[in-house]
Amino acid sequence: MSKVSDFPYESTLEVRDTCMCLHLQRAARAVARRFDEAFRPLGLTNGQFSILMSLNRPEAPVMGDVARLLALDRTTLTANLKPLERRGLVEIRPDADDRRSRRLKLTKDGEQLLLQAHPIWRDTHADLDSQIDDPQRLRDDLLKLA
Amino acid sequence: MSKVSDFPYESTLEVRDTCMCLHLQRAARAVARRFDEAFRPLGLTNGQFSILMSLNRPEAPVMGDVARLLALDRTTLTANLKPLERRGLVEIRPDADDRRSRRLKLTKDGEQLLLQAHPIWRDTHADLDSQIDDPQRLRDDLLKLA
DNA sequence: ATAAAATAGGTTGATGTCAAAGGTTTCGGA
DNA sequence: TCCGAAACCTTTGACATCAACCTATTTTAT
Repeated sequence: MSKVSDFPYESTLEVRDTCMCLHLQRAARAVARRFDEAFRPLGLTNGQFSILMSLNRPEAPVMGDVARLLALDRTTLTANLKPLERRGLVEIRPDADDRRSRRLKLTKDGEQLLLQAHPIWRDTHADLDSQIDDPQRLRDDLLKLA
Repeated sequence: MSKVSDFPYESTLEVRDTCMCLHLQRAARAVARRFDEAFRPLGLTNGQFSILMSLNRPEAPVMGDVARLLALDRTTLTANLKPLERRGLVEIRPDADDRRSRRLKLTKDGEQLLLQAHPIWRDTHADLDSQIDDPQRLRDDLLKLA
């Protein structure tokens, strides 16, 4: 009688097969690797690409805007910007009106890199989309969770 | 004539609205935060929960098995096991037959923690599932991408 | 039998992720 | 006016993620 209550294997199988968090993490990791590989010639990761892309607006956004758009912690964004700033792809400067805020501005170099990255994104993304019956439906579901 | 080719804003909007990678990362981050918060009283993250759960099998798996199941890099799994081993939730020992392989065994403490974690998972997951029209369809899509 | 290839895993270095705690600036109500 | 709450951001510490490079063991082809 040495056994204390075992955790049932059936529950493990239930979690393994139905856990939305696990399914999301797996898919997110796998897709991230595909984009990371595609962008590697440019020295960009998928996350860096998303950040740079989000900065290409008529008006340079502030950090909170970008963090919300990417569903990213503000402190994570602060960290992620460091390599981009170091490479001269992004400029960070205090907002003129609200000195708490910092404007994130894509540099000319950053813009040129986006120009190179876009066709890579288009091709990789087309491959991916073709694997899914209804990509827009999937995106809608993902939006509901974010 | 100082302007070099701008990267068009329309392309940015296209990427922002359709990029499956971005949608996945956003949803994965948001859902991960929800589970992290729910598991916090147990000192577990969503990823640690997934690893522990994947070890609850009749036969203790080896690292490669688990890495493939979680769509996780082998070296990432090595790193993730360290805190779990330190807490005495997992035991790592060389396989008897193949000395390259290492068996990952859930300890009694690990099993007890799973016992506590499961109802938290069930409740959090039920909340999540109720936000989606057809959770199984979403899981199927995510499986195709992983 | 043995050398080459394949398999299993670890180490290092760079980056990504977030909570907790803290600073500065702005805003809104008394 | 002014003071407390809210907003914006940073730093720190812990963990997560992967590529590149490495060792050890097993398998395979000759």
